[in-house]
Amino acid sequence: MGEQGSRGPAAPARLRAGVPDATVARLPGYLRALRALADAGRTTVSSEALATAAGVGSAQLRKDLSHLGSYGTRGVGYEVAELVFHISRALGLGRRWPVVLVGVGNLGHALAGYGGFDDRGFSIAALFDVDERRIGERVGEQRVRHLDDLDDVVGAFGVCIGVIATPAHAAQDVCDRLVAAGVTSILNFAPTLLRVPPQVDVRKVDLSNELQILCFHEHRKGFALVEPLLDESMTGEVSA
Amino acid sequence: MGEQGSRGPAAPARLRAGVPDATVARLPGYLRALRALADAGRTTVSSEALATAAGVGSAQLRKDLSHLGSYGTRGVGYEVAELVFHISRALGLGRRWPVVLVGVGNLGHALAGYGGFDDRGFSIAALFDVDERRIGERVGEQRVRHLDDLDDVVGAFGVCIGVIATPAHAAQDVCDRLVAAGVTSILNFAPTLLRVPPQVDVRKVDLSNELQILCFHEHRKGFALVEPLLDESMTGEVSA
DNA sequence: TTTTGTGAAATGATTCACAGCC
DNA sequence: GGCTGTGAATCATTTCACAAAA
Repeated sequence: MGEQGSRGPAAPARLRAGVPDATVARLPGYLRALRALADAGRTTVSSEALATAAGVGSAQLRKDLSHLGSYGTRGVGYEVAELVFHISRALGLGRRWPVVLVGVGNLGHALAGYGGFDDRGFSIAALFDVDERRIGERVGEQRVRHLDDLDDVVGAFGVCIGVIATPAHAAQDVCDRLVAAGVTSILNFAPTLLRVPPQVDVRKVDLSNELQILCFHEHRKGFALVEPLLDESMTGEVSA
Repeated sequence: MGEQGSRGPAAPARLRAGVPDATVARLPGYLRALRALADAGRTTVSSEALATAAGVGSAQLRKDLSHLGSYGTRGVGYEVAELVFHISRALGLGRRWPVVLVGVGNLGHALAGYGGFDDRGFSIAALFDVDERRIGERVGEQRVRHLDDLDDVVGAFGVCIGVIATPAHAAQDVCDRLVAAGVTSILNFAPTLLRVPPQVDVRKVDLSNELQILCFHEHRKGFALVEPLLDESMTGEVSA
C-alpha cells in the first residue's frame, strides 16, 4: 500500500495469503500467455512452455504458482482453463471492477479505448474532466462528465479504482478528490509523486522515467563497445 | 538487458560501474524531486528532505547515491545543482537522445506531446505509422512518416531508442524492424511480450497489467475489513 | 551537533536441484 | 520418463545503526 512507482518497494505489511509482490506483478503476464495458448487451442501446458510464452524461467513460474496453490499434475503440466481460473481468482478478477478515469486529453482517449480495459474485468464507470469544452463529449460508450460529479459516481457504482491522466499540475488535486470520494487504488499517469493516506495504493506510469532508465543501459552499452577494446589493447591481448 | 516489464528481473550481467538496477530505477525520481527543489529556490538539501520529496526512505536515498560517488557534505547535505549534474551523468543524460515513435494513434499523440519528452534530454527524431491516412499529418514539430523510412531516419540521427505505441498485433513486427534498423532500447506500450535479441533492452508499460495488480491489493483490502472481525469473533475477543 | 557514507544485519527474490507423483 | 512442487542455496535489496567528517 502506498508503494507508488512501477518498480516501487515491496508493500510493508502483507495481511494474509502471502503472495509476494514480485509474484503478483507477474500474474497478469501469465494470464495473458495462458489466454494466447487457449486461443491457439491448447488445453494443457507445461511450466517450461508457459514460462517461455510469458518470458520468465520455468523455475520462477512454478515457484510463483506454488504461492497460489497446487494446480498442476506431475508428469503432465497444467490445465490451461483451470490455471486461468485460479490466477484470475487470486488477482481478484472474479467480479467486474468499475473504474473512473480523470483527464480526457489524448492520453485519456487512448486509455479509454485501450481494449484491455473493457476486455478484462474492468469497466469504465465514468470519464471526468474539468474543461468545459470537453464536458458532454462522447468517448466510446461514455459521456464526459464534470469532475464535480465524482462523488455521485463513486458512490453509485462503488468505484474503488481511479486512473489519473491529467497534466502534472492537476494530479494532486484530482488525487485528493478521488481519495475523498472513496477511491482506494490509483493508477497515475501524470509525472508527479502523489501524496495519499497509507491505506491507498498508488501505481505510477511515467514515460520520462522509463526513457531515462533505458538511457542508462544504452549509455552503458556504448562503453561495452569501447572499454573492452581499451582493456585488451592495453594488455596487448588483441587477437585480430 | 532484455529484461522487459516494469518490474522485470535484474539484468543478469552488469558490465561495469555497479549501480544496482533498483537504484537506477529510482534515479529519475530523485532528479525530478531535485528539480522541484531547485525551482522552489533551494540550493542545498538533506537526505531526509530529498528522500521525503522523492517518496523513499532517507537511508535508501543515501545508499543509492553512494553508488554514484560521494557528493554530499556531512553535517550539511547535498548541493542541489551538483547532485542534478551527477545523477544526470550517471543516467547518461549528458547528451541529447533522439527517439523514434511508432504508432500515431491517440496514445502516440499523447506521448508525442507529453512534455517530459522534449523537456528532458530526449527529442523525437521522427514519428512513424503505416496508415496512409496518417502519413504527412503534422504532430508538434514533426510530420508523420511511413514506417518504410525507418532505416533512413535511424541511420541519419543515430537513433538507439524506439517507442512502440501500436496495437498489439503490429508490435512484434514493428519491434523487429526497429531492431533491424539498429535500435537497441525499446519502450513498449503495446500489450504483448516482445521477442528481441539479448543485446536489446525492452521495458513494457501495460495498462491492463497495472490495473490487475491494483486489483489484487484492492481485493485484499476487502478481506482486511472482514477477516479480522471473523477471527476475533471466533476467539470471543470482540471488544466493542 | 548535524548529517553523510557505509559496513553489517535483515529481509526478500530468484535459482538450483531433486524428491515425489503421475 | 517426465514434470511438478518445494526446501535449500544463492543472490539482490533494504534497513539499521554508527563512525567519521564538517
